Amino acid sequence: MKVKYQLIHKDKKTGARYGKLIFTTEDGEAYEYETPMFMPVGTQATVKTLSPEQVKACNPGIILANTYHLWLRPTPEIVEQAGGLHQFMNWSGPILTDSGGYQVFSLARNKKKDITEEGVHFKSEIDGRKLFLTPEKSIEIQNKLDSDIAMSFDECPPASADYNYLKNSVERTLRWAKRGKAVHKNKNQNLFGIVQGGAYEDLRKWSAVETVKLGFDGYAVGGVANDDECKDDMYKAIEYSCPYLPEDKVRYLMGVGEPVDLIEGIKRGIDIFDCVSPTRLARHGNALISGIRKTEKGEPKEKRLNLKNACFKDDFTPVEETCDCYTCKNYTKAYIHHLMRCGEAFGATLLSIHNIRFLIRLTEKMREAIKEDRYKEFIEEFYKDDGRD
RNA sequence: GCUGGAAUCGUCUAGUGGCAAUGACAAGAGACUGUAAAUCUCUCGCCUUCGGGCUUCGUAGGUUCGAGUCCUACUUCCAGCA
Repeated sequence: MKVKYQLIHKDKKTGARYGKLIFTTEDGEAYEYETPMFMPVGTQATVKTLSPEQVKACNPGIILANTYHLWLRPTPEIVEQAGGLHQFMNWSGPILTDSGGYQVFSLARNKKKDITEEGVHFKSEIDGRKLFLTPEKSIEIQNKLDSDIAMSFDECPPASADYNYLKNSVERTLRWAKRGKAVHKNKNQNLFGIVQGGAYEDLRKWSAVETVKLGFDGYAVGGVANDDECKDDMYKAIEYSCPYLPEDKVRYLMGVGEPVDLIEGIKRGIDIFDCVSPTRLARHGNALISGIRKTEKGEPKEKRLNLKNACFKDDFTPVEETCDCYTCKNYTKAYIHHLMRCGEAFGATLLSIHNIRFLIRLTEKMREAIKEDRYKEFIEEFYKDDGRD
């Protein structure tokens, strides 16, 4: 399915974008999804602990899967034999595959010599086998997976990387993007480019301008979800990148998805997000709830409930009274507390449903606000929300 | 009744002369951003001005500079024999 982004409305005060991603099949059938959008992550061709039906009930647009993981297991050939990723995992909606670029950061970190011009050397985490991933290989795998959106293979350096390292990294990512694009053969699949450059204005601008010159179906801002990243650097990265991206292409902020990040990203012109946080937090017993608290650094952050805490053992109210998710409509905190204490998988499922729905519901509210030119007021309300429904 | 063996933090457990004492579980809390994460970290005798102080290994004595560890008696439990 080829994708088109249609910018429908820009919030008058903030410039936040409301739009549509329109996927069109070869037969001319069109599927529309509104942006801003939050994409749940299903790295290994499954959103952890959820069935496709449960994911679908959260009303997402696109979901993610990962090239690196599916390359190792079950292999792209198996997915291809299954009839592609959609068939294989029984997901009829759009799928975006990450390129494995993030794994360059998370798996090959501190081993600079393993990142070469040609590609990246990995050691398989499964069987210790030596692996070599190149831009061409990543695209070839994604072609076989038959996702709707493939990502360019990029290097995702840590935020702590110095200017020179980042400069070289941006150059290399551009060359990799070009090489990937040259071998991209799947006519039904869209290819997105990725802007890198840390928190440096000149690098981000240069990366954005040059990536756009190569010509992609959409653009991502990458390298902002690394562990030593501070919020300011993330905001800078977006602000230094977005002005150089075309208005008529979708903008994807990679790996980011705390509620505050959605608010701030959208304000700066981002359309789509993905993040493991809602599902990971869920498996670790945490529920996202409305309301704002301050972190140790003094940064605003969403409130959460740790359902494993003893205080919930006899709390027979839902996670959030006002939430419309399956979990909140049918189960109590006491029950989820019990499941998490026992290590029952259903606890993780219930919290994953709530957390994913929480973020998607937030995007739904933001879309309405943008359409009505009251996104600025929405943000003000968001930050002063006391967390009580 | 006799002969062995055993009693250690809520539970199980390590520990054979230098020990506030091992590990697991349980419990209490925290972290988590393109998933090496249903994971990881911290606390878990009492007190603390974080230097340390105090009281602990069934009970009571004893040996020793020093005892959970060795000796004696007792209590309880387990196994085998009657």
